[in-house]
Amino acid sequence: MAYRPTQRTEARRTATRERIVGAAHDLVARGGYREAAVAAVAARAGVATGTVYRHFPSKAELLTEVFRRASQHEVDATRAAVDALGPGTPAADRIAAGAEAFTRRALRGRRLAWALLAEPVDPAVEAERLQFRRAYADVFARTIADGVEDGQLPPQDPAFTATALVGAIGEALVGPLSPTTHPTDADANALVARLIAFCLRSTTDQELSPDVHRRAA
Amino acid sequence: MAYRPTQRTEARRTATRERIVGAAHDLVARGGYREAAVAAVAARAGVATGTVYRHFPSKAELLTEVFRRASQHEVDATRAAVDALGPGTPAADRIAAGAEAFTRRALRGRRLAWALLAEPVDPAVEAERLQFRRAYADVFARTIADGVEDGQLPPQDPAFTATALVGAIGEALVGPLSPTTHPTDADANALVARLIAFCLRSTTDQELSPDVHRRAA
DNA sequence: GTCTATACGTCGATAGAC
DNA sequence: GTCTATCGACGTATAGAC
Repeated sequence: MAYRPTQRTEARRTATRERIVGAAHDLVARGGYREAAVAAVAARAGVATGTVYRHFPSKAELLTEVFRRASQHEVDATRAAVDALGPGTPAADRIAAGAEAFTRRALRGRRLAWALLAEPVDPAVEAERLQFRRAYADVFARTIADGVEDGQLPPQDPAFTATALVGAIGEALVGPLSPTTHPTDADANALVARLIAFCLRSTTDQELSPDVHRRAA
Repeated sequence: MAYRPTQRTEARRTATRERIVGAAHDLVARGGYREAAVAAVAARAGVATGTVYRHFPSKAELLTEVFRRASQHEVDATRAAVDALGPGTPAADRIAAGAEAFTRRALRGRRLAWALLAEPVDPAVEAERLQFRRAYADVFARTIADGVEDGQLPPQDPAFTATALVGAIGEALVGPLSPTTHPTDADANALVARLIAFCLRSTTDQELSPDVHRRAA
């Protein structure tokens, strides 16, 4: 009789896969991609090294999945922070809330945030970074667009501003998240304050005089 | 008689090395890292593949050197654009000039700029990216610090603002530089205008009300 | 899942410099 | 005569096609 996967074997297989992803996630969160050697992942998941390759074609694919899940979680959390504020909340407050949530979460889970944001890693994961930057930008872009729509924010291209903000926030976090740095709580608060101020300046302030446009033409 | 390298053989060796680096640079500028296969580099440099490995321990090391040189060139060009303005020039104009020079150069050599800024690549090169982001930030930080010093710009942490600006500019360029995009001249001008406006808003506008700091505390 | 094409890195041989 | 830079084919891994 031919072998056919049953629900039971499927479930076992899925469970093993999840344990592997979970183990890899934990190791990345603990010590970055460097700690996520396939042998270490397998050991933590309670499987043999070869088993990892029965579920993922390569280490890069495994790391990509870990990255994708963790990043999506952060995007969702950022969006939730923005949406948590009631319907009448000013756009500026929403933007500040998103920036603050993102930053505080990153500083709380520094090692994981560093892995997601800046740690040099396989090009396959790098490609995912480009995608998720856009996802973050979409969160801000929607809020900015709403604010422009109802006149709370000055006229601007919401997608552009949002993209620039995401770049600014990310780059500002690279230093503080770097494994060689050890920011205090005061440092963290100062960073959040600066980031919020930066975001609001670049989003809410009035357009500059037309000579900016002349200069660029 | 024992063999000892002479000036002549040294010069030949250096020349070969330079040809290899130059060939790799050209290929990266033409089609990104993907085009820079070792065999292709060797062919363009007029040497055998094995020769490349007599000068570089690995492809990653070769690409790292290419990246480092090209990036340093851009940093220098950006700094030159900032410094080209006379001693009395307002800090805001300097910042705008730096942002514009960087952006226009990137848009002119899109493929190379994409490789330097965003193309997924070996982690060794990625690590260099982190370094050069700081170098770009230093260019802006100095100008901002001068502006704050003499009261042209509102009080702020120059290093922070500069870092955020570099992130913002870089991220805003990712989309337009992407090989799948084909911006027109009008697009390029609009992008430059938006970037300059963004940089000036976030650098020159007055500090926000103290409740921003309350919010972050 | 297999198979092929591509690409990195190595190695023994060779030519030429000292 | 000794040493080294160079060559270019080959081993091996991987990725993409079917």
